[in-house]
Amino acid sequence: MGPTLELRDLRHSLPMELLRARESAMARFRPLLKEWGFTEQQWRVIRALADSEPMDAGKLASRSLLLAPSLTRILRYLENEGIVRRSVDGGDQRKQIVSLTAFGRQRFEEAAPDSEAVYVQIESDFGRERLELLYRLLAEFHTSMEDAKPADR
Amino acid sequence: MGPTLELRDLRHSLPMELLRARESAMARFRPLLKEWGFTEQQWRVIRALADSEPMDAGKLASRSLLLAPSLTRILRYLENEGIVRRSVDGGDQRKQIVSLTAFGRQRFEEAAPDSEAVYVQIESDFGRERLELLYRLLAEFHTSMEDAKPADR
DNA sequence: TGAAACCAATTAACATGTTAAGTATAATGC
DNA sequence: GCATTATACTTAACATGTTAATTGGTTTCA
Repeated sequence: MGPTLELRDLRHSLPMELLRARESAMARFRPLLKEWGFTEQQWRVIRALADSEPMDAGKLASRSLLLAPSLTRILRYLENEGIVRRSVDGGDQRKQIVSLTAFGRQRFEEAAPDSEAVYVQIESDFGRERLELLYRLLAEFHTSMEDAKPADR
Repeated sequence: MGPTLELRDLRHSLPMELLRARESAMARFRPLLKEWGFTEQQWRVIRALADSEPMDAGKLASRSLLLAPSLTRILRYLENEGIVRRSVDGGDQRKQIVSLTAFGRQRFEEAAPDSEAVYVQIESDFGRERLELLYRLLAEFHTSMEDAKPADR
């Protein structure tokens, strides 16, 4: 007896396929993260800060793809560890300006080469051309979903 | 002043791009899930069970992309709700055989058409051709990562 | 102005992600 | 046979995901 109702086969569930692909990529990074003592999300925050100037928590959340409550907890931890610093925005006292400390930047710079090496390995295993195509498709997909949001009309 | 050390731009971090794409797809499903009263993960479990015969927890975990501890909690909840049933495998008493109850199947069948409609809409927004290409690339990426695991050699 | 609406971040509550340790059963090898 | 090892699932502990409510600051506009 097969299923009573035919639903799209699980192998064609896009959210799951995106998750599966992400997991197989993250498997390459997890050993390193463990070695450095950061979680994946903490590392995203550190990278976002190392990548550019100090920024408010809202911008940081969107750049590191974290929801505000998660970011709140992560920043509390990272501040305790002496990796980031928080200060109130002069112009708008609701905003928290977050920046890397010197120690935070040092930790980042220690870990970054290993991280880059993993990307290079992934590129080499999958192929640069295909990887570029995948990046492009993912970006287009994101745009496509954003442009056609029924709820926003 | 730019960053001290040049790391791959965040826009070229594959795990993050996969996450972003996944989020933009999930945004289409979340209102429905909320309406049905299921979490994303609970729905994955239900779908996996509705898709085929009862199976042991290990197989169910891998099909729904959940780690064993998460599945344990989810099954405890779904069992309490009367949606799934657990029984020990006759041949191997370590294994739990999980199946949908009649009520569970009913809940699934109520929700499935809405879910399918979202997939159809996504396909229409993004384009069938591109979607097929994306599926193929994701599958190839997964294979590529699995085949070249340094740790397994 | 000053109340109402709005906005940024936090807190709360509960579900899941993740790793390590624990428990019970099965398979293996001597 | 029986100790060893492996397997399937659970439990534990802590971090994050997710939604709703809250707090404090800002903007709008009558």
